[in-house]
Amino acid sequence: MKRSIPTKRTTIYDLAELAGTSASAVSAVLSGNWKKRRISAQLAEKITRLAEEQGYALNMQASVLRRERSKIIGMIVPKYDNRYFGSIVEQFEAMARERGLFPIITCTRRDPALEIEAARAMLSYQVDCLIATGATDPDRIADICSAAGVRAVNLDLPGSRVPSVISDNFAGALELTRRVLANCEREFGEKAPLLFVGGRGTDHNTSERVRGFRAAHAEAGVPVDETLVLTCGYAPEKAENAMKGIAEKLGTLPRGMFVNSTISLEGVMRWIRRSGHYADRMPHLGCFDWDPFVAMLGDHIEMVRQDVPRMLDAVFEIIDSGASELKVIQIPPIVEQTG
Amino acid sequence: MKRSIPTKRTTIYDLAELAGTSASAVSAVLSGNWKKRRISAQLAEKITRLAEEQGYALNMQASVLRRERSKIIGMIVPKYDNRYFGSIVEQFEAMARERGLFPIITCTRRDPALEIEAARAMLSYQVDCLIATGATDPDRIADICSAAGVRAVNLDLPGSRVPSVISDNFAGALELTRRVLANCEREFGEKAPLLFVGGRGTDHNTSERVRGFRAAHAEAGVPVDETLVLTCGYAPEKAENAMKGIAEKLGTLPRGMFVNSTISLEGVMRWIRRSGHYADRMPHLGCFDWDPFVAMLGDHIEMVRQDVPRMLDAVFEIIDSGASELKVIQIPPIVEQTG
DNA sequence: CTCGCTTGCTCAATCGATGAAGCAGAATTG
DNA sequence: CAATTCTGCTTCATCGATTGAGCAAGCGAG
Repeated sequence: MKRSIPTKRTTIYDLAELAGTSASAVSAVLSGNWKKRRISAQLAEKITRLAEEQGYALNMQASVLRRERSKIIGMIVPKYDNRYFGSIVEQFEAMARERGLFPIITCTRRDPALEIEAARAMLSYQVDCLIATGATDPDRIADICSAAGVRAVNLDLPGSRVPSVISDNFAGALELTRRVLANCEREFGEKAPLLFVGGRGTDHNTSERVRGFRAAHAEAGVPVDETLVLTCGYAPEKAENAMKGIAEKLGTLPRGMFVNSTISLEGVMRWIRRSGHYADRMPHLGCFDWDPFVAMLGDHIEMVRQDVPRMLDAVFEIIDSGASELKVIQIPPIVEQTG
Repeated sequence: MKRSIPTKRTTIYDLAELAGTSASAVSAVLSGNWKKRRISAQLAEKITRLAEEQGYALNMQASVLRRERSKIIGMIVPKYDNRYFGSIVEQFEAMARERGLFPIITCTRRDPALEIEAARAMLSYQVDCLIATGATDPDRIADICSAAGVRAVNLDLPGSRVPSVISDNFAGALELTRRVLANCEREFGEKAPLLFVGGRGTDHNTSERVRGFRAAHAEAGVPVDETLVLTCGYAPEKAENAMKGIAEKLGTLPRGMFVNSTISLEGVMRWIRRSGHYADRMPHLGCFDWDPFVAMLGDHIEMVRQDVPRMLDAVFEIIDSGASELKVIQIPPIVEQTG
């Protein structure tokens, strides 16, 4: 068995020795500001070549330690199990790299304690900036960051301490509810209140969506049935149980519903298939979220898709401009075409 | 407007001054080995309290620079847009944290150049270990790591330089193809060759799955139609175009098909809905991958789900044990129950 | 009272990169 | 020709944490 030689990594000192020069010359050349430091093109080329040959790699820990800015940008995100957060993370990484920043991401599984721990860990790694996505307690995170002198931005859920970028939940929910109500009326000839399932009653997004849900009912002259507003949490099991509970309680179910995320929809659909409650006819659904396969599930589902590119543009504009006015930027979501 | 004071972060020197002691005592206490360093419980408590009060946070860059191991573990992953990679990343993070490691993840969007760049960036950040998930050129990454004396493991796609953990693609594809063939025979009363769509012909997984696909055909006494093996890439658009191409060429399409991932399935389904080619009857599908909403798409779809928990257990067993024997561990995927 | 051991700390070097300050020698200016 | 400027480097302190080595005080044994 081959012993893994603890290959001493090449440093600028090794290169300096090989090039017969000083470490600071090497540093100047490799960090690209050799013109400013008045190193000759000849020496610069020699050092560059040697670095290449020796497979030199900068030690970021040393570099960051010395510099004032780390150029590391952190993001915490609740889950990776849906297209919304997946695209947020993927685009965040790409945009960070475009700007010469190194992105680090942590998934906190909606666990408040883990969120705090993750934020602290990122601060320990000297992030220049932290984006709290869908955090349960964004203000707590903002406080921790501000104590360390680190900028923070909220994404998806707003906070009151730092700028926030969120979807326009009210407008999205209003339009989505309108459509579902209209679909129900078209099919069944009468207007009836919808069921609302999923989300946390305490979070801003859910309450704004409920507000949109109510507004659309009011507009249509349909009274909201308060017992049909089930903000039971996002997890599929919770949505499934909520469906079970309400079905047992009422013995029957409304012909239309508003589901607060694809994750909740997973539970709702599971229940629909298992219970046989809607065996004859699919209910009209509206989902505040988007997934390509959900879109294929049938023509009884309307979706609203959050505009991730525009949301992240707004986030990076705040970061790039250094703005720290306390504002909440609302990005209109996209109403998907059905069929 | 409030000026953001560049809050000088508290260091062990600040705490030492406050406690009337030395930085090395503070370091010993806060790093937990004060018993070994013979610091009195009294002083330890005082320092701990002060650290708390001052909101002290360890500077990891300095700490890592000094230590020999960074306790940072890296992973590169192709995409975040499906449940498979999403759960890999989520569980990887959790398992890393359990072990006191700090996970950093980069998504490379199947771009070979970005893979290399990302690997180098991770080495610059002194990762102790790098996991290359679904890399297009795992051996290249392994070489870069070995030059830096860093351990590497391949996940999802195998390489020849470091240990690999992958699904048992042959067995999974064999069983999946069997089922689709059987479903077709049941419905149409005759055995006919299936269509294979998605994946890269050059990658190990795809070629193993094609081998399983062939083996199942051979078993059933059905000749494989070579013009129906379309390893066109994973992207939805590529799968959609492949479908379009083959439909135009043949004028008709087989009643059953093997789709190489949910991502490819997205394109296939799109085509099916748009073309109306299967308007009368859904084809029997087998998908080498899993997604909850695909599972609800109908009873014409069989799925094979890769066993992420077991795969990651294997990865961390390799890492924890320090094993570096050159082996490929194959984890049997799970055949999902239909309906 | 002295020797040796334990206790409880401090000192100083170190990790690798960075950049302000400085210093020779060459080139230009008055 | 002396004075100044420019060129092309080198020296050294620094970032914050870690750790081997060392030192002083206290204590018990002989």
